[in-house]
Amino acid sequence: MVVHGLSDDDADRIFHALADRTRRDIVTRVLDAEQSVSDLAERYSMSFAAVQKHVAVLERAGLVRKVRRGREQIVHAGLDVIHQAKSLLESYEHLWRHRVARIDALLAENDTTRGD
Amino acid sequence: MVVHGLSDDDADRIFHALADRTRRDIVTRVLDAEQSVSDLAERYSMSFAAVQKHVAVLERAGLVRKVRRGREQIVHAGLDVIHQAKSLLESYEHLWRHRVARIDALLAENDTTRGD
DNA sequence: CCCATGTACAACCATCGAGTTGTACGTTAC
DNA sequence: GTAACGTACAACTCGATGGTTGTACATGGG
Repeated sequence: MVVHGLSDDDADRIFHALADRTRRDIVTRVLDAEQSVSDLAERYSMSFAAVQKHVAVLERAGLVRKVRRGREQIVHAGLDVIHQAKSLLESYEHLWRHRVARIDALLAENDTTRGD
Repeated sequence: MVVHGLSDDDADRIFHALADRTRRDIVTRVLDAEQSVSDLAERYSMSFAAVQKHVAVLERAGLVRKVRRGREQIVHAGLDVIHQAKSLLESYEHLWRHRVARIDALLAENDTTRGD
């Protein structure tokens, strides 16, 4: 039944990771082009270690992956997880639609039963 | 250009609100059927005040709205905001597609310029 | 009117999260 | 080999968060 395939823990990690503008910005940057951690760090007015931590949070959520290339660590986007998160929100919208449908059915039934 | 229409602050609040399983559960419940705050509070093994706080976090994010009915406060879903959040993630996927398209174009150009 | 109900809010506590600095380690270039 | 680069990680500070309890207030029913 769960189309998005996310556990509560998964969703916790994903939404928590997305709940920070720096991390969202990192996601957009690596979606646009893979970059090393230091490439990313240069862009923000905070320490390298801070950016490193942000990447780690994103990585734990599966939103990015790191791959060694020489002495650099290349960060690229975890598109599948982004898609899963989107699917979760989509399932919320579907929940709503089903509810509306149920109410419609109820009203229709009332109409027929009242039917005088 | 920003189709989802969310500021950084909006997105911070929305994703932070969604980053808690109790709050996500509340969202699904009120999507299924509007409920009073005490209706909701009965469902969880935590104090009324705690649930009240969770609802407040969701409300600040626009994910739910509260409407007085008698002495009860009825919680119902903020469908529009859920949709906006979904759109933001969708825009991430689009970013990816554009990048892929750009790379494809680059490769194609290389093919023609090399052209033997 | 009075009491139970439903809510609001403040104060408090423990934990977590974001940031810092400092140190250590592997890799590349010279 | 050694110096510079890129990264990893620990220790620390401090504010935010999730939970609690207690009190106050408005509303509806008998």
